[in-house]
Amino acid sequence: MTERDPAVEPQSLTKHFNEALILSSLERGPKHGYQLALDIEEGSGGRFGFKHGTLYPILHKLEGDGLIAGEWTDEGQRGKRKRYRLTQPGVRYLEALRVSWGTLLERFTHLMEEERS
Amino acid sequence: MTERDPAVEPQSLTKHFNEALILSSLERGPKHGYQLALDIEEGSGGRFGFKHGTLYPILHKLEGDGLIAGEWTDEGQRGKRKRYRLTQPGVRYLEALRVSWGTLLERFTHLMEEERS
DNA sequence: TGCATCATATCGAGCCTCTATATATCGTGG
DNA sequence: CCACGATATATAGAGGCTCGATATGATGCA
Repeated sequence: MTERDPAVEPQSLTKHFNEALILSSLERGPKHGYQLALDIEEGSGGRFGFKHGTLYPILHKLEGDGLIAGEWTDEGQRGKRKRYRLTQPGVRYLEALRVSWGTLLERFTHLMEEERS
Repeated sequence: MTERDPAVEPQSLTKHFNEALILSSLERGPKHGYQLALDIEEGSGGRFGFKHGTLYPILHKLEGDGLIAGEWTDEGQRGKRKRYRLTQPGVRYLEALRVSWGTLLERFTHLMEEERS
């Protein structure tokens, strides 16, 4: 249960970007990993896709940190799936993430469009 | 002169973020590396800071790709500085970067705030 | 003379994503 | 009936990029 910092900083953009997408998707309803990847890929019009080698390690970490909870559903002969849902700490973390992203992007876009003085 | 892709993608956020800050600052006027770091740090209210071990390698790459041009100014006994300015390809690259950031952030914020269906 | 600041540079460590590979089931087409 | 693609999860190794540490050297101030 590593202490996880929701502060979005320049050097952690990709990581927090991926977390935000995953947690936001789970906020819309619990789903398993493969489904999650499809959801984000479709929802973004094919722009944001998760490679499996990227997604599963992230899910394991989020689970290890208690932000999401995975439950194996043994669906008989249709194999096993791990259904993830957002936990209460996860909900709070996601809210903090949104705020942090907001302030960072505000400063970024401002700096990027600044006029020549 | 590696072919540089201005397409901002989830896995290259930090890199393109840093490039955007640097090129935007140079668009406001030529300056040398140390000055650049101070400019961005001040302009962002201390939020976006460049470590020297990060900044100089990036500048070297941007210069190698022809997006910025460095010129050593030997200021007598006050030491040597390398003054960077934006080149024409750099101006075009920065414009493409802005567009790419815009579309990515649009989709990202949309996905992140999507309501439960 | 010593210290902080200015100024540039590079190397190794560490983190994170990607590619490739492995395993297993299911449905479909040849 | 078998091969293949899609569904589904998992991990190890490679590579890229930032960070911390370290080095060099000049200037100005106490």
